[in-house]
Amino acid sequence: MCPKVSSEYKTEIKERIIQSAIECFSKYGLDKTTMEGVAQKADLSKGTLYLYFKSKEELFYVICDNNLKVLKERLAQILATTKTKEDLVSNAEQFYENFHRTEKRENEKIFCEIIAESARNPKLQKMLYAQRLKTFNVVREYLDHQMEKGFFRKDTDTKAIASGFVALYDGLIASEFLGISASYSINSWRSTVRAIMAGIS
Amino acid sequence: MCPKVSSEYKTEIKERIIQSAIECFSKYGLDKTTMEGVAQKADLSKGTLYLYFKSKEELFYVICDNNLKVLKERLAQILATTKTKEDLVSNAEQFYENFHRTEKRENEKIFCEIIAESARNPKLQKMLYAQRLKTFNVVREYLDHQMEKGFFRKDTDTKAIASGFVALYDGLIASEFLGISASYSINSWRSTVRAIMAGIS
Amino acid sequence: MCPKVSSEYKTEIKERIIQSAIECFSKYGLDKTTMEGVAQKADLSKGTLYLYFKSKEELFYVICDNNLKVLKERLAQILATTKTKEDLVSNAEQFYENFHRTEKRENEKIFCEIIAESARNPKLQKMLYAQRLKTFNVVREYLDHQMEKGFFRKDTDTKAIASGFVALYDGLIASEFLGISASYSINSWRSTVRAIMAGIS
Amino acid sequence: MCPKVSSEYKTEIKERIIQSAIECFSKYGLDKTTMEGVAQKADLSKGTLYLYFKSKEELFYVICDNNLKVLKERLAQILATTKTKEDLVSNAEQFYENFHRTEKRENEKIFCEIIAESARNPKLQKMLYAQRLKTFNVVREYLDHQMEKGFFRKDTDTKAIASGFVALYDGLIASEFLGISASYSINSWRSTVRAIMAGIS
DNA sequence: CATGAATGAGACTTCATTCAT
DNA sequence: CATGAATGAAGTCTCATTCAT
Repeated sequence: MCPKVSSEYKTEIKERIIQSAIECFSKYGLDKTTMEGVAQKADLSKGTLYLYFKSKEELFYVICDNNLKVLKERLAQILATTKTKEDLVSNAEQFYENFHRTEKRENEKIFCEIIAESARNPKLQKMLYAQRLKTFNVVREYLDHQMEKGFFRKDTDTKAIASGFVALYDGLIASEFLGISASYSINSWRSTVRAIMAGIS
Repeated sequence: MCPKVSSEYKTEIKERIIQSAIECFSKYGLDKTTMEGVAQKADLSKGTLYLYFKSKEELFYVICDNNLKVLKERLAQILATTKTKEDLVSNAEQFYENFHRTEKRENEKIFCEIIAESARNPKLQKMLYAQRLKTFNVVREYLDHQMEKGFFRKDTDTKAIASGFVALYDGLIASEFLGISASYSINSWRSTVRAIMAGIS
Repeated sequence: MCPKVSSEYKTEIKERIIQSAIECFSKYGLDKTTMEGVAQKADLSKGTLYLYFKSKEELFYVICDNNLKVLKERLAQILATTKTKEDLVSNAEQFYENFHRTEKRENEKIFCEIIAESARNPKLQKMLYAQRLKTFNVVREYLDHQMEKGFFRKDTDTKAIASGFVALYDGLIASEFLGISASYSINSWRSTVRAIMAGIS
Repeated sequence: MCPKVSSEYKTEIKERIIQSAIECFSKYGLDKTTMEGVAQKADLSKGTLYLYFKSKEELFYVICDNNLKVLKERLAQILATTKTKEDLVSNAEQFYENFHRTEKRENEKIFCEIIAESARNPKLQKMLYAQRLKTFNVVREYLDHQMEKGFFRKDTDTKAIASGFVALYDGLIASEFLGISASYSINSWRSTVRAIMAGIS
């Protein structure tokens, strides 16, 4: 039906380029990343990059997309199991460190780059907007689920709280980029989340 | 006694350059902003820029510094008056919209740029780190003050909650950059803050 | 075994750049030579120059180095054969014109540029210093050799005389740059050299 | 008859500019010297320079001219007294160090700059050419005078030897710029000059 | 398919010169 | 006369992209 082998090979090369590009973009930012640099880290030639991606911009978009999807998946995964209320609280409190730990450092750094870029790139912003709504929904559904179990008051605005959680997470990640220690952020997350949970119980 | 006129004049030009640069940096980002562009918007020649700032980098730093100081001042100002617990809660809930509204759009956009840049610029990171700690402290002192009034439980970790508030704020701002509506963010802030306040009361 | 073709090709381009640069540097001097100019004369683009040389400075250094080596080699070559004392005297007297004639005009002009530049460039000065000592030595060894043959008095300070010869040569070249005619310089060389040889015989 | 005071004042300013320019040109070369730099060292403003000299180039010419005249005068002075043949030889042998010592370092460095520049500046070359001939003549007349006293053979080509001396001097100065030690150069001068004198006696 | 040499647009920065005060 | 702020031409260097091999 289709040239499998060749296709697989191409996919592998593509993946190699993407990984290299992620590293570069996170380390140097969109503008200061050079195609030469990406090529070298991927052990390819500059020309080859253009066989797989039309331009530096496109490469960046693909990565953004990739990145966002992965984030959402991982989030859904981590939120999957909660049985008792104790589970809920401890899960929530530990979420930051859990999610953070399993996350590759590069992915978070590049996220920062992505947001900055999106502020002036409508196409990118659209993409991010869609993903952000999805992220909100994943969290919201989780909260709704817990509410149904009776862990939260019925009048809780889960939509608002969900985006609050996401924002809190992002804000703490940003803090870490500024040099705030991880333990500081973790503690902040725990206390704030505990307060929120207590407030809506 | 001192060259007032000349000095004032120079200050005015400097201010013009800074305003122009802020606009450019927010709109295009650090790298895609050109000195030519900044000069044009300031109605000056490229060369003149260099009479006032050593380089594009320095111009950026000065703006970062300016920006951070202004932010902190405005924060302190807004937190100044709280008498009753009702004040406290309504102040807190309305903080986001209040702070946000008075803030110039550019200043927030550039803040985004600043964080992204700081992730790979140690000098800038240091600056931001210092400022962030100060911001935390302003909020924390405010919380401590309210705690002493008996509005919060004595065992509240105000340090952690303070950075939680700041992170929440930043995260919501980021959301807005992605296209999330202001009303959505405001609502999210209100609900989350109300929950936190309830949780620590 | 090795990428001959590519290597040869690159060498050729490099050579083309160097030749162009020599012409430019001699004609306009280090500062007034532009990379654009060098590129055009070499029928290449500006960017290409930077594929072969890191900077204008480096290009200049490479040329200095090349130039000095070539000079020394040619000198050694020309001093190779002297059998009788008549040979010696006539060789010596004709040296200036011989060396001068075979030398490309540009190479001498650039030498002037090199010395001027070296007066304020320590790195360059070091390079020149080393080469100059080598040049002195080549001449000195030649003189020592003649002394052993008994053509000169045994108490001759060949080291001092050697550098005298070199200085005389350089000084006359300089004179020519100022517009003094070649025949004037040749005559001056002949008379002075004859006098020196007579003086140390 | 003329506005003396004002004139004197102007002359003083002019002199200050020239001195400053000499220092700058010797230290940095023609191109790398900035009018700003010259102005600062002269404790004047950039604009003032242009009240006294039409352009950077003109300033350089004036200095070249000054410099050459001074050189010739000092040479004539130093050659003024020679009575016995012993005087002659010892004067000649010590000439290099004498002339060198009384010479300001800057003046020699700038001489280097002047020659390099003249290689591509016809107007300057003309100036230098004229001066060089005058220098040759001063030395030649001196030699002729000594010849008449019977210190040299009658068939000596004093014209050629004179330019030989000058060239030797210049060449040794150039050597010093390359880092060759003064004592080395002095010794070289002595030996070579002694040889020449012996050769033509 | 892969390469990497070549291109050239475009960015930052400097500085001689002018001119209003 | 003196100043120094302003200008803008010009230079160095980088890098995304193309294309012949």
